[in-house]
Amino acid sequence: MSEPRSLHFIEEIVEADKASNKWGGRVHTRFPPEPNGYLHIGHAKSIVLNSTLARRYGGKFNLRFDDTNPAKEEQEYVDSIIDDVKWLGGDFEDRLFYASDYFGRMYEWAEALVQKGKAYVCDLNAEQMREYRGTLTEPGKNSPFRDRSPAENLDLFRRMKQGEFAPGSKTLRAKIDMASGNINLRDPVMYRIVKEHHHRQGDAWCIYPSYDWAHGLEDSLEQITHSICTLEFENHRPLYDWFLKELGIYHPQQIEFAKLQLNYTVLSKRNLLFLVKEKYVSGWDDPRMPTIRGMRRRGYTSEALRAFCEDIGVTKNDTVIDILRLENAVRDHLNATAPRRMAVVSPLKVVVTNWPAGQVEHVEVQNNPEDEKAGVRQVPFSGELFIERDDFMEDPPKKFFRLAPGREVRLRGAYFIKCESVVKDASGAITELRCTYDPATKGGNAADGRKVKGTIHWVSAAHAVDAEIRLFDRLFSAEFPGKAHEDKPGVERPFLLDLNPTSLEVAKGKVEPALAGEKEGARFQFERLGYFCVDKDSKPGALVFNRTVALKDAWAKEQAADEKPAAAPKAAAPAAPPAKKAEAPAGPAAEIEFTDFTKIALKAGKVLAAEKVEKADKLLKLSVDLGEGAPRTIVSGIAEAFAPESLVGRNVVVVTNLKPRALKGIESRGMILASGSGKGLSLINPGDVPPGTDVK
RNA sequence: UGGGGCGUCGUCUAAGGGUAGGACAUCAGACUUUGACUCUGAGUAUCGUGGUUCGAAUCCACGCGCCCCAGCCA
Repeated sequence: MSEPRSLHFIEEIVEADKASNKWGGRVHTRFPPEPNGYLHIGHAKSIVLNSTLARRYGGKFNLRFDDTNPAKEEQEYVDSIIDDVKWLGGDFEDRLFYASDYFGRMYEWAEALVQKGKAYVCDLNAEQMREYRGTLTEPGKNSPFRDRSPAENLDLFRRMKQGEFAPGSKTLRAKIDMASGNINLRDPVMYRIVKEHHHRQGDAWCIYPSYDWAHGLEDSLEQITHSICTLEFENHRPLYDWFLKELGIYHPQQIEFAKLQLNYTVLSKRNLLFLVKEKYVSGWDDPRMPTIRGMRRRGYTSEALRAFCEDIGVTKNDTVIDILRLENAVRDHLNATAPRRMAVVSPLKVVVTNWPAGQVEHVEVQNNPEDEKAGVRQVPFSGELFIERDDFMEDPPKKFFRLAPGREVRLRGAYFIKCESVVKDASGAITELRCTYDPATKGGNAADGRKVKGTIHWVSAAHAVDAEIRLFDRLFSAEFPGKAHEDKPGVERPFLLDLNPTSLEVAKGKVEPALAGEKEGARFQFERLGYFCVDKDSKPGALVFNRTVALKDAWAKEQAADEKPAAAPKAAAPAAPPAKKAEAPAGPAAEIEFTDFTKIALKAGKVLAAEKVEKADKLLKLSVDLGEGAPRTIVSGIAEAFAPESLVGRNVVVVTNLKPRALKGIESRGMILASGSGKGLSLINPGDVPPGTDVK
């Protein structure tokens, strides 16, 4: 649609090299992961960069495991990485390599440097070495072992390899310059003694090469032309070059680019590992994780990921990409390719009172308006339907286009219906809508040409299939997780404080029957809701769908905008929502945004019963009388502060106009107001007033 | 008081002496049997100060700001 994208700086280097025939016209790149964790979206950028460079310039791309540290590496990671790289379209053909396969040659080269007087065995321990290294502003001192003869060094180095010395007692170091301004050049370690089992080499080695020593050799052996790495290795390039030059061997060019950073997530292996180990997520493939595995399970396509990686560009600028760009990339691809279906996440029953009893009709609906070839399907229609709760309002604002008492809407592909009456239960909750349909609107067009403002989705009650629908949201509610809590005393992992308490909501929905037999990985657009895929937990008769990403929602945006000015006059906030939370981090409290406070309805309530919630040590399930006829069930994260018995009979303040929310499978209809946090929590007391009293 | 790198709309990213362009986001509108998609329009940017030049985001000088480096991790 626009002009061809201009070249990024690495492509310019490659083109210049091709033009000058620097590498004999070859382009050969590689992706060199350490198998110590799962791949994440940041790795995707590197994989896409390296592999497309090779493809675009007629070159080759290698996958190489940089497995030089047996203490951290595992076969499980190797397997997952291979699978993810392939899935992303990184085509390494038969070029799957392991640094550990080069250990023999690396060792020989090390001996050569020893003999040349460019490397020596050092007996300093880690702490001493640190002292000798100096600081950023002061030069280091030469090791007392720096001047050992080549013969002595060779002997000691061989004995290191034999396993004669204890781990940590000796290292082989390059003899460069202890006074260099670049600390990496202050006699860096080439080999350390490690007595651990290696996932491929077993116990064959007890000395292992360091990254700086090994990496250039690996690239050299594989005849890599452009060795692309991230910015933090820029300081290491002089060392990369030094080793290859001293050895006089094939010498690739190292080029550094800025790694991907994304807001509203964490991308460090350390933090991701922690989330998995401590069960904040269900595993590496939790759909909320920024891992390739997680995103795959969530329903992201590899095309979308590649498009995203291409779209964000390649530079040396240290930047943070807005996660909206990622979400945009999937929507883009799925909009073009995903078949449409109808599904109701939060069902509200509609009885069509003038529909002939027992009659079932099939209406024809397009599978994908973006793709004629996707064809059409027949969807059953009957006198009892489910529509989305959000698509009905008893007392709607002017701009609400959907169903309301006396209003008419179109049921997508079927008929116009008009809401005649609303049925409620004893507590005042809406249980059913009674509507009439207009037989002259079959297919969605009125014979008399009248228009309706809204079209909503629906399923036929008798034909709908139950499904668990997992609604994922961002894992973190702060743009830079942990940033606001960095200096708080006693906070070990600040990013945990920004975990989004509603990153997973599980809905019991109703989906159209065409979805019944779908298998893991199948992707759809649920009309007006978003893109969904069948989860691996899905079984015949027990469908499970993951929401990949919601559709853009102008109505939701408008509502949010309407609420803002009230509390935040200076809404000059940056692009992303600030998501400022109220001060109570426990449980549902964190769900309310500061800006919403002018709209919440507070009522006094009396606790009738309280009990602990299984498998949730912070949650209590309360039954609260709010003067509504029937008590409400409210789940509250106050178990650490209050024993259940102590709450019975107590007066509390309840936020009553929240969307019901499932917590550990219990639907919570409201929120108890508390202040403080953790065990220092105290409940707000409305005073001695009858349940149902408004609280100001 | 060390070494290395980077500064262009809100966010990414082009332009490498000659009209500061694009994408995402935002706002306004059109279209709509998805408040989606699509389309139209709008606003907002060259870190600062000097200098060279007819002309500087681009070249020079001096500042300023941010990132990385003191693992026997990668």
